[in-house]
Amino acid sequence: MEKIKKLSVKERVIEAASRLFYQEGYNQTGINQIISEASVAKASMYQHFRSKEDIAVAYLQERHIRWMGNLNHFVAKKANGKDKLVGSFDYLLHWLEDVDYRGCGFQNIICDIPLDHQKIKDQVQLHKSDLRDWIHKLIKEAYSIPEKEAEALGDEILVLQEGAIILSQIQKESWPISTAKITAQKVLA
Amino acid sequence: MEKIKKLSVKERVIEAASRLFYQEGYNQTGINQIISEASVAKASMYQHFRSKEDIAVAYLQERHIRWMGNLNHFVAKKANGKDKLVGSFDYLLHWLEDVDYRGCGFQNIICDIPLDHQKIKDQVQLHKSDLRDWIHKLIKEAYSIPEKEAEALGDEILVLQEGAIILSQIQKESWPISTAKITAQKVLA
Amino acid sequence: MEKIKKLSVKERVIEAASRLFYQEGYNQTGINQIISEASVAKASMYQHFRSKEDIAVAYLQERHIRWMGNLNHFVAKKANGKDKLVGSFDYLLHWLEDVDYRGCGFQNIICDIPLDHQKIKDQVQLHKSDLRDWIHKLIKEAYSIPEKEAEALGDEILVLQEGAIILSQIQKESWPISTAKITAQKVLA
Amino acid sequence: MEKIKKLSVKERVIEAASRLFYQEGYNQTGINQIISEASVAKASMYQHFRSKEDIAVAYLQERHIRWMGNLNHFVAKKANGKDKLVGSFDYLLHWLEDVDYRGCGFQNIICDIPLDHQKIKDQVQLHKSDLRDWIHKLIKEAYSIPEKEAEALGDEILVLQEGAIILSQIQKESWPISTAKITAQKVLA
DNA sequence: TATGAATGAGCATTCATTCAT
DNA sequence: AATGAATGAATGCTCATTCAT
Repeated sequence: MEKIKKLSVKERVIEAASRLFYQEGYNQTGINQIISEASVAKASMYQHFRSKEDIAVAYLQERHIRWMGNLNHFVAKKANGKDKLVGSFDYLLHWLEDVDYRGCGFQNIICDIPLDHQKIKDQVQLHKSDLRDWIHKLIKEAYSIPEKEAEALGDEILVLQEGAIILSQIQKESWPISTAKITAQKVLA
Repeated sequence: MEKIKKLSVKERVIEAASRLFYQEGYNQTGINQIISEASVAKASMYQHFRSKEDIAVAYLQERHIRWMGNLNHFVAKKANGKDKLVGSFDYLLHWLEDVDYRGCGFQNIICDIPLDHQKIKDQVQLHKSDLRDWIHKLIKEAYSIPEKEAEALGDEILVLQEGAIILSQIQKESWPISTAKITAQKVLA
Repeated sequence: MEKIKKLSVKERVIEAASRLFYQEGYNQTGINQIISEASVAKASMYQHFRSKEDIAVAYLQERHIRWMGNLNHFVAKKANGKDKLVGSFDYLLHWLEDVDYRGCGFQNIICDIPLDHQKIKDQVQLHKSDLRDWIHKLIKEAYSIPEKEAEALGDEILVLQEGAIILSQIQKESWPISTAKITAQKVLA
Repeated sequence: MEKIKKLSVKERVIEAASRLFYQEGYNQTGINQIISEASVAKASMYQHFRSKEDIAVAYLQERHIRWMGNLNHFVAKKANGKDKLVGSFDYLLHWLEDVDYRGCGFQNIICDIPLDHQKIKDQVQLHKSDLRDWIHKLIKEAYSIPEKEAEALGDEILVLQEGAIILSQIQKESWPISTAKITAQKVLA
């Protein structure tokens, strides 16, 4: 007999907020929408989260785990670090085809938040740093070059990924990702 | 004797809104802030702009002209198309050092606006399209390659620029731009 | 050769305001709508009318003339006073079928205006008084009864007309007018 | 010891709005006036009412109950249906003498509301339909005539009431009601 | 722990009117 | 006589947050 676990208030809030923050935007999403979709009383929510910003932080933490997991899973079958890195652009293309694609949730949220929302900014930086480390690690595994060089090479890949995502979101087309993949192949050659 | 031209309501509103929308963000900026900084009565403002969205459109139009102008001016002394393109990354570095640097105003505004603000989305797309055309034109001048190839090459440069900007904004560091410049030099070689 | 007389500012304002005040209501109609539809500059309009209330007064004056004229014309062919009075309910039925029918413009405007708009109230009272006089006159012509009795009888007709109009407007049906006509026939018998 | 029940936000809002909507008019009454007189915070009010229109609907519902109750109470002592119907005009006369008399709140509100305020229009129609049913019922009790005839007769009474109310409001005199009563007595004879 | 009710500050927008030319 | 530009006050409504139970 399978146990049906009822989601906790915290989980339901994060789930609803994740969907809304990503799909509609942080500023476009009101607290009332979140509690309504989460079926949670307002004061209950505020017992688990000090503020809207804190909900966003939880959303970003959860999204980070999930996104990195998806990426890893997508390139898992690739033979080596180089193929994994090239494959990461295929992952972006795959992701782009989601009906719910709205670009990078981390990029999006940082573009228009109150100046003092430092916790959100930190979370976004953390995500990009982790992604950067992930890239660096793969480069180091695949290339027998000095660490500094490897990291510089990895940074190129990261910049290409970021540019591909933001531009595909703006133009609502996929060519920026294909283009970035080509450049990545050149520099990884 | 020089004539001091008093700025019109429209000009003052655009000036104030430009500063605020860019520095603080579209959602963080209220109409009251704009009219207060522009020293304009609310109804006067609404005689010139139908809505907040329309002010943003005017801001983006003006910013587009200015930004492209600055870019052109910055790389004007460069001898050829290739140097101008590489120089465009130096322009980004130069721009980054502005005390007021907050990344790309066009990227920023598109990340969190109401779903129905199509005029703003159009303006952002227009800006990136114009920048893309600018790059394509330089490539075609500098390289004797088929048009298709030239445009594909130019797209690589555009993606690098976008990635450099968004990542430098997130990490509040300049290395993404230096990195993008290096990649650009590789693909333009 | 026919002379084309260009309408004056005053005439155009009254024409536009008449349409708008009657169709949409006094409060639902803004000064900007009026000047826009009249193709008149705002300050030009204010040179002819001190205030919105004054435009309404002009509208009511013009409407009074026109409405009484239409009523008179409609019952003109009737042989005698009694038939004219009964015919006045047929006029209401005819009027009700106008695509633009919105009830009595005089009743409507008095129901929701600022408490101090006395000039409008006066104009409405004047209209109903004139209509009352019109009815009284017909009764006196048709019935050889003392003046007091004639006027009392006429007042019954007026009350029936007013009730027929307001109720047909509320219920968006014509039966209140037919009903009022039946009562009128009874009391005029 | 009697318990003093503090009025709820909803009750205070309806109370204030009822006074203001009826006395000053729907358009003349602002949300700020309502919350000020109700001593309620704006957001508290909007937690109970979606919109100004919804407040008006609540006001009309409450007024309907009260008005019909008063009417019923006023004519309760009358021996039969006919006397009750004639007595309803005495009720109008009695009501007219209120210091706060401003005519029929239902007629008034329908004369100048935004075109899309359907809920208000529905409420007004409902009130008049209920009043019509009330009259029909009394007629059927008092007269041994076919149902159709009874209803037609009742409609005559309703038209007379409506005309009496609107005309007394316009002319600020009581004769329209006395006149309507006379006509009613004729048709009910 | 959970919650329904309440809130002050702010939102974008529209109003009828007046000023300067 | 005509007008484009400007305005203060008010509009209806929403925000994230806190209180009282």
